Formats: sequence, structure tokens, C-alpha cells
Amino acid sequence: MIDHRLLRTDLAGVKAALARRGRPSLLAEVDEAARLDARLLDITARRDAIRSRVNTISKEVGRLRRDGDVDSAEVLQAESRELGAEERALASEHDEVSTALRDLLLGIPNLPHPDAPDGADDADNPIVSGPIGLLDTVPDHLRVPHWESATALGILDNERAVKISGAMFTMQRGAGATLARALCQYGLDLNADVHEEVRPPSLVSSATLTATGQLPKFADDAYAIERDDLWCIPTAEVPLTSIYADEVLDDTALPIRVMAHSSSFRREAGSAGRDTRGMLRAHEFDKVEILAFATPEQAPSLLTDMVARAERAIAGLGLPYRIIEICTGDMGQSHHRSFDIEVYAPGADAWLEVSSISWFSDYQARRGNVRLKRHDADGKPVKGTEFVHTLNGSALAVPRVWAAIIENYRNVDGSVTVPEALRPYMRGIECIEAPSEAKGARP
RNA sequence: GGAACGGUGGCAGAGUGGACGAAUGCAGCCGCCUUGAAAGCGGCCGGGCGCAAGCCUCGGGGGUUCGAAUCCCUCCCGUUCCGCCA
Repeated sequence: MIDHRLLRTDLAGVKAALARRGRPSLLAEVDEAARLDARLLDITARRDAIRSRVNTISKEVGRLRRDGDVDSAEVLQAESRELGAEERALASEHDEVSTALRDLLLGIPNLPHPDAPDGADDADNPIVSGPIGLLDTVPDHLRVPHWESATALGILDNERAVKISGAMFTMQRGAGATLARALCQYGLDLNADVHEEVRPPSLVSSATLTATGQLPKFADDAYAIERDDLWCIPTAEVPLTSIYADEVLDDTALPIRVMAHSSSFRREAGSAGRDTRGMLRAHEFDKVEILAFATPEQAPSLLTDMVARAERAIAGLGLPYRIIEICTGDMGQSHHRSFDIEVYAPGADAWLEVSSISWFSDYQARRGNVRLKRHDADGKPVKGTEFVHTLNGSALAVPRVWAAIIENYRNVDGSVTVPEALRPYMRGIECIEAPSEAKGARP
């Protein structure tokens, strides 16, 4: 959520920032929110004045009754009773307006960072680095999409995945499954220097899914387990962001950096049939996520560091890649500033988005109520709290990196060489060979 | 899933309708004492919103009442026992 106080102090600034997202209807929502906020302020003042009076009377009644002055007490009680009706009316109006304001605010996206590039959609996302490692001419043996080559190698068995679970589920087998797990290990080991490893729950409450921004607006994108009012996490970002929900963190403890390997579940409601071949888009996939809780001052350099970490993972695998920045029109709802890493897959002849690193300013922290306590130079706590900044990104998302490896490391004979960086995790497999009768190919 | 008992400040723990935003202890902060420290003594000491007045906050929500930490309803969470299970 954006700070509703900005609606009072800088409405024009909020609207100017949100206008850059290119959704005109948003501005009307902001105006409506400002109107509700002003009304709420007025109702609250009137309600509190009555409460104050009732509180005073109640204390007085207590005193009078102790002194045995029942008659005076009864007079005051009668007055208080009348105030009670008025208070109830104002209180329920307050609740209505406050709920309406919150609902509206929950749907209003974050303000883009001033340096985020303007643009209407993904075609406007500028390339900020690369392409790096791209061949001038791609040899023919790399021009085989992984859904063909991996299936032929017996390491991708989507036909049976679909039988088991339905469309858009994948299954890796043998060296393919080992490769997928190796990528996770690799991603974790690469970031263990500054991150605490966490194994969070995969099912979360509605409140948790609201904090990161998926609810209420994007409920259709997530799998719901209605009977138990739980949701399957679409990314480890969701549970990790809520680790410190409703807590106050010391500025001296920041940044707090965590990483997690988890499954990610996505209904892909709007994208059925698009990019669904092979490992490009699936309902369930594995990913290593990195996340930071930071002061506003620490956030920019952390963003840079996290992009560098995601880049290091891809570069370390020897894959051709480029880094793009997300323009204001293409940004996710919660994002303040965002970068993607794309890997080139020669078989599919496509740039695959394999990592997305974002700074959320205090947008998620306000929704999840993760606060920050500052201390002055003498180490004394400063009065009041503010919301922390959150940042997160995929350190390594398995499926598309897996696909890119299969396509970029394909040899002329159809086998796939395992990148050096993954060898320690591959149980000695250096090259994924085609199955043969002699080796006992799977049926 | 069933039963019993619980949920109060950073922690421990009193408080069963009014003098309670909350005893007491520990921790923390300031001062005295001391060469320094400990001990001792005196004082301060939860948080949110708000310019302020003030409002809110004893797990969450609702109710009763002039007035609720306290009574009622409900939900959540915890502990123990039973059941089930990895």
C-alpha cells in the first residue's frame, strides 16, 4: 500500500507518479481515496471527541458512586447513554469508510521510482546490460528446442506429467531431475555468503498473501485451498516477506537478508497456451529466492547487489544473457523499481526471463506491517517507527535456466554437456547422453 | 479430530466491573556512592495515530454496561492428555 498520508500532503505528486504507469482509471481511484481519507479524518475527530466525553463521564460516575452520590451519577449516566447512540453511529460510519479506503488502497499500485524508465509495455523495457556471451552465428545443432532434445534424452517426461496432473505440469527424470536440483544447490551456495537459508511454509494464509500484493486483486493467479483457507505460494517471496509481519526491526539489525529454495505454484490464469512448451511456463516450478529487509537508505545499493548476484548465477553457467530494466507501464503492482535477466535459448530462439529483481519501497511492509525502529548516534531509540523497505529477486529460477542449458550446451551428437559450475552437484555426470538399449532406456 | 487449562508491557508475573495503561520482580536508562566496577540508594521506564487536545492498545472480532484486562459470545494461537501420523 502507498502511504495514505501522501494523499493529504502531496496528492498531485502521487497522481503524477502513478500517471507514469499509463492507467488513466488509476487517477480517479486516487482522487476517490483522497476523498475517503479526508472524510475519515473528519469522522474520526468527531467520534474521538464523543469518546473523550464518555470516558470523562464514566470516571466521574465512578467517583460519585464511591462517594454515595447516586442521584448525580444517574444524571451523568443518562447523558452518557445519549452520547452512546451518537458514538455508535459515528463508529460504524468510521468502520465503513475505513474499510472502503483500505480496499481501494490495496488495489492502488506502488509509485514508480523517479529513475524507472517511462514506457507503455514490455517492448519499451530498455536493455541496460548485454547481450553478453551471445554467439554471432548459432550452429545448427543448437537450433533444437529443449522440449524435443530433452524428451529424446529421456530427461523430460511432460507427457506423463500431464497424465498425472494435467496441462502445464512438467516432470524431469534421471539426469534431468538431478540437473534441476543441482541448479537449486548452486543458487543457494552462491548466495550463502550473506543470506540466511530459510525453508518456509509452502501454504500460507490470506493475510500473508495480501502482504506481498497478490491479494485481493490477483486472487485468480494463485491456487486456493478453500477448505482450510490457505493458498499455495506463487513464490518464496510470499512467506519470506511475512517473516517479520507485525514486528518492529531495529535499524541496527538491518539489512536482514534471507534466501529460500521452494516450489512455486501459479495458475497462469491469463496465459494458458502461451509459451507453454517444455519448461517455459508451468503451474509448478522450483526457484531460489533472495530477499532483503532494509532501511530506505540501504535499499538502492542492495538492489544493485541483488541484480549482480542474479547475473553472477547466470554468467557462472556460461549462458548468453542480457539485463533489462522494467519500464513504468510494465511494472508489477508492488514494484518501485525492477530489473529482469533474460537468457537466450537458441533452440526456442527466444529470450527467456529467468530472473526478476525488485525494490518494493515500503509498499509490502505497510501491507504486512513490518516496521523499523531507528536509533540516533548515541544508540538511543528515536521516537516512532517507520516501515522497512523490502527487496527480492530470483537468485535462480530452475525451469527456464534448465531449458537454456539443454539448448545452449547441446552437442552435435545430441548429448548435453553439464556446465562446469554444476558438476559438484551432479553425482559425477559430466554429459547427459542419449539413452540406449544397452543402458536400459526407460519405457 | 476430542478434552482440559491458558494468552496481560522486552521477559517473568499480579490483577474477576470504577483510584488500572496496568502491582511486583528482572532487564534497560539517568543520578548518588566508588580510583573503577559490583552491590546499595534515589529517580525514569510499553506502544500506535495525532501539531495538539485527545483517541486507541491486556491474542483478534462482536456483545452487555454510564464504565470492561475483568462478565458473555465467537474465532485464532499455545500447553498438556487422548486419537492419528512422518
